[in-house]
Amino acid sequence: MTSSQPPREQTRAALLGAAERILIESGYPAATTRAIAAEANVNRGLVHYYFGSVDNLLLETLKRFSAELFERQRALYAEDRPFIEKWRTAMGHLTGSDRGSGYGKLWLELQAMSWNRPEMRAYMVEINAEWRQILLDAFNRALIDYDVDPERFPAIGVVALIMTFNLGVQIEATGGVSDGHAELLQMADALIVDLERTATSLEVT
Amino acid sequence: MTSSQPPREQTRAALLGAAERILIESGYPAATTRAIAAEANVNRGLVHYYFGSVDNLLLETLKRFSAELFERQRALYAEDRPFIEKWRTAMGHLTGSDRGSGYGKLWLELQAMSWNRPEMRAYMVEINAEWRQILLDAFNRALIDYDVDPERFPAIGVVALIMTFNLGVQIEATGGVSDGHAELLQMADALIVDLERTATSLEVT
DNA sequence: GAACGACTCAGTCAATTGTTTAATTCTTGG
DNA sequence: CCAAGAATTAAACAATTGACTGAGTCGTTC
Repeated sequence: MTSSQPPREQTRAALLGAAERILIESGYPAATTRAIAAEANVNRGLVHYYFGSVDNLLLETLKRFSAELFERQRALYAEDRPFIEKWRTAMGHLTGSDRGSGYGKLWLELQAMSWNRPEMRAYMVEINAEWRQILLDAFNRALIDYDVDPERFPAIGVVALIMTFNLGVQIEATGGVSDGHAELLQMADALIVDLERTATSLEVT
Repeated sequence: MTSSQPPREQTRAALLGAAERILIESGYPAATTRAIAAEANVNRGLVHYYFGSVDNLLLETLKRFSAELFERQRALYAEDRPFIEKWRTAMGHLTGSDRGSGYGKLWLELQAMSWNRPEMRAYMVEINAEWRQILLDAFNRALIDYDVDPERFPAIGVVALIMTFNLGVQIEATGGVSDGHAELLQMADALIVDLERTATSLEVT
């Protein structure tokens, strides 16, 4: 509600924010022009005035949110800190309640929505590719540092494992299931710690 | 189209089958009374006659499909075959095109649908628990046979890893992404083969 | 063959949807 | 101060939705 910015940006942002909240609370079929406008305390017509259509508003929502996620991811792995710390931060985001929770739900609703919308689906593929590239760079270095056999554990396979199990954890959590999640994350953490120890001792030798 | 069974079961089955097809091809918001009835070549009113409501028809679709999946899973792990073979069969189902493909998509649509429907959501939690229990039994034995340290890799954590990465692979595949999936499955396969070899040699010793 | 119950059908209902339109208010530069 | 353009509003549009109704059909059973 910063009255400093022009009304244009203010209303646009209000609509995008409202769309996010509705996706989180009620799922994408509930994201109608009327529901979004009401949630944003804004007139119905403005949805079309600013975005042309509901579909476009939702695509814009996806773009805004993914850009945000993406930037954070990039920044995280660009930092000059031990890999284990970056890993822990990333995993913290997975279970944590960033942005007042609903984070994962929003992402999954956008994902599910894109399954049946060609334009959104194509955009999702792009996002996935960029995301995977960031992880690939990070893990390529980490796997070398940790002296992991690239034949047995190629970076691309490891990254696929990370990405898929993260997605699965989010889905299960959204569905109200979290059995074994803590143990899983603990396993991964211990594994990395071990790799680090082994690599360090080798270095000393 | 077996005309031998009574019309009741025939029409019911036709509606359930039509619902599945629509979920796979167009997503759950497209599963309307009219669309389903048309796909089943059946009158609109019959949806309510047999199922009471669309929501109930979809819940019934979930029950039928999950029971099917569930039974196959149970049968697979109950067989008396080497673990690696069971694993390969299970992973084959993941990427394979059982039931003329669309298998994974149907499951994901049902999953996404349940996120915002309390009744369906509760049922999903039950299914997940049963499913997890089957895997838990199978992996408990396998991990012992393979002499895996239960402190480092508790069965519950391993099962959570399997379930979540499987879900993630399905989602990515449904979204049109399969980068690293082959490598990931190859990694897992090789790992199990290694465990098997180590355990066997130990046994000989 | 009549009566019964299971089943099927077309038609209708209010409610909700996305979008468009025209009128109105607000803002702002000259 | 006041016109021009941007922003907002209310009203209306056709289309689609889930659900219900009552009449009709069919096979089975007395």
